[in-house]
Amino acid sequence: MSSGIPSATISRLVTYLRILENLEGEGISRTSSTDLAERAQVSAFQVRKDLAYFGRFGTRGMGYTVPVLKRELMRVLGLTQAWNVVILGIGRLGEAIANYPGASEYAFSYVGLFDVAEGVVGKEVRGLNVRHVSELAAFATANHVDMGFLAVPPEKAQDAAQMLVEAGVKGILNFAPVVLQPRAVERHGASEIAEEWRGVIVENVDFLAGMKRLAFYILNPHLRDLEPEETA
Amino acid sequence: MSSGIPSATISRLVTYLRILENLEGEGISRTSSTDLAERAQVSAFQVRKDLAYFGRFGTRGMGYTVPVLKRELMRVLGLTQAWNVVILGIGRLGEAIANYPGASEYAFSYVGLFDVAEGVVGKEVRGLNVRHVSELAAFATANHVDMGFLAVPPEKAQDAAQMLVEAGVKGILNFAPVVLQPRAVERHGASEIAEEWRGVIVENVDFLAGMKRLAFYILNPHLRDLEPEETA
DNA sequence: TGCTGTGAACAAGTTCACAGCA
DNA sequence: TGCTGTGAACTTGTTCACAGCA
Repeated sequence: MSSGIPSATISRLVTYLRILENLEGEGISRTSSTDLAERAQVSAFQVRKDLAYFGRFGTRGMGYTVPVLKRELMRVLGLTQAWNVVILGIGRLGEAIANYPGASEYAFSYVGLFDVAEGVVGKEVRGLNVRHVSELAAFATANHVDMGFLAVPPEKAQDAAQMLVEAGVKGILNFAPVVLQPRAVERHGASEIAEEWRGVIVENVDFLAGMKRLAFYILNPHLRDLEPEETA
Repeated sequence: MSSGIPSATISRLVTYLRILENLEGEGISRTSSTDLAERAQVSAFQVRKDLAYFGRFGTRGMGYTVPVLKRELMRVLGLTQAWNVVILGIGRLGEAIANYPGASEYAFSYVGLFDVAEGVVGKEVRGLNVRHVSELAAFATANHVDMGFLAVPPEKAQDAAQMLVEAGVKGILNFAPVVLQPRAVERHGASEIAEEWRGVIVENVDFLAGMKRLAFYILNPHLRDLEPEETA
């Protein structure tokens, strides 16, 4: 609902931005909706419509200038400012996330890593000492934290999310295969959204779900949206 | 397009299935569209509509029987059969995926792990010896492989995907922050879809994109779909 | 002339109201 | 009576045709 920018558009903008970075890396300075469309595997109409929600970034007859469009998309997506991130759950997955190259591009930076396990707390990961989650609240008071990544086991995800929210994060990237409830655990069942959850954004990254969708579409390929036949 | 089952419905079915497993684990044997809706954070209309695409699984006036609906959803999603999976790229992320609990639920099983790096090939991960990718084609001839997980660095993703497709996989779960092109690399630019790519399903799991979407929605919370106010 | 930007047509997906059955 | 199942209304998102400017 609301002011009407499709969430699919946001996902596509992220893709366009990545393509622009690659083009820039290859030293290509101009592109077009047709070119972007092919690289992003969408239609050129879609590219132009997506961009039009946010402004006029091209030149009629000429196309787009790579660095200009890149800068504009970074601005639109909020990637020109600093983002402080904590990770909860430094198991194999949390560690892989912390070390994944590209995450620290733009101004994302990991400022704190938290876990509960004996062998993990105190360990050094990507130049940070893993702290015990009991320190999270104090840490968040002392340091500005914008978002939290949740990489704990599924059964602990709701509690851990609650801690993040109480620590004041504005967004959660949830890797656990769980639908987070915007309310404290004890209050589960009450249909009220807990006050501390108001305005908190949750984005899910769920590979087990992806794996199951993949199984479904392998068995039912005709139900998969075909790729656009023409890129004009 | 096509026969008209929204892809969002498939994602939600995966969620419903997970909820049913949890309910079963708690010993709860009956549920309703309202209950499922609350746990899945969607509307009850949506739950009923999603299920109705595939059959009639409930009892009017009574709701759904947990084990029955669970079994039906597993059948619908294709999770009652065996799926042989290979992973390409056994870095930190690939290893985390291989070891993630829950992946081997249902009949998903990792049958082969592949990499190119010296220190990685030969290593034992989850009871499997990591092989060199040069063995992939022969491996796929000798063993039935249904899907491949792609956890290689972005710049190698397209080539690696091509190998998977040539090895005959029917689906790719792509963890690399790259839009895979359904064509061989040398042929990039030709708008023809390469023959070997016909019918191959690609599903993306892209946490860097999720992180950027999160940044956007933190700055523009009003553009985020609000949660359904009522669950009736 | 060429490619962007955009209002209008269309298609897809969601919400709803209620019919139908235990 | 209660909760599912579903056609119809509606809303959202995509496609299109073309106007508009370098």
